[in-house]
Amino acid sequence: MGRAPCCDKANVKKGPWSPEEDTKLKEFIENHGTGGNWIALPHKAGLKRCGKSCRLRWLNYLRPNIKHGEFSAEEDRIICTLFANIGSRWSIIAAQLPGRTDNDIKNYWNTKLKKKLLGFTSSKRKPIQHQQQQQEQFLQPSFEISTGNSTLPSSSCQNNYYTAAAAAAAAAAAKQEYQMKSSGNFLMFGGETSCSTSSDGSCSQISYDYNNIGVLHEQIAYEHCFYDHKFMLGMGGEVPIDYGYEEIKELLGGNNNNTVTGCNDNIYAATGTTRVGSFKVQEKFMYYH
DNA sequence: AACATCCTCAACCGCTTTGTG
DNA sequence: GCACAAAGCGGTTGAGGATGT
Repeated sequence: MGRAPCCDKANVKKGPWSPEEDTKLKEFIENHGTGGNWIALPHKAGLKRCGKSCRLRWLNYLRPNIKHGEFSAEEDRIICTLFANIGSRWSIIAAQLPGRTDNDIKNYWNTKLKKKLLGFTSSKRKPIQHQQQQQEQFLQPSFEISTGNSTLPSSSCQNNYYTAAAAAAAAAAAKQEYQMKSSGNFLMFGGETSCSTSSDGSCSQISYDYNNIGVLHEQIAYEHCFYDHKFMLGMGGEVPIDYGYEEIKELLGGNNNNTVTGCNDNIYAATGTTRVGSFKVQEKFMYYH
């Protein structure tokens, strides 16, 4: 026996809300509150709607201080940073953006931001110019290549952090996209569960699921480990590969517990991937080189 | 102008989590 | 600790509008 339905489906209205229904719901909640019971609310408010539907309509549309319209660049960056770190936990992301709903952010991510970060559009339409500029600005490294022990001014560090967040979000999006299409896995450079990077950024522990290796059509390599001001984020880069576990293990001299260790340059050489960028961690900030 | 295709976003569905007795 | 109900959440759908051919 399945779960009992939350309401009598035969006697509830579905589909778009009319202005009259909106008014009824808004006025009822403003005068009486939700009473902590969404199931009973539609009946009390004189609405032929499911309680879940009322809740959604209120939270996503009628609630005061809801922000509609374009997302700012700052909001984009916050979404990217959080997506890179926690994935599609939309409610948590929404909690960091006052006035935005989880549904809004989810829609925005799936329809626009992801494509913007991945740098492509499946559309036959020409990209809108300001969107193109935003994308270029967003993904452009905002600083010169740095080496050795040189330091960067804090404003650059802040920019670097955002660039790293964008790259991390793009990597997460690319991985999601790729996995959706192929159910293949990625070689991970210091992923969430094992980020072990040497002080100069040249060496990482890598872990990878050898049960499900995929072949990639476009080789992308991201490697990033960065700090924010509160805690270190062990965000790993992912390199889609066409090598089997045994081959990788042999090339890198790993062990048998699903984890292999090696210097990044060896990994690049072994897997034939391209080094498109890496982040060095020094003190509280990271560099891009 | 007509049709096809794509994009957006509100709303729904069903699973998971939380609260209560 | 268990069972049940309600709320919360994330994935998916589909109507309607925009754009391309």
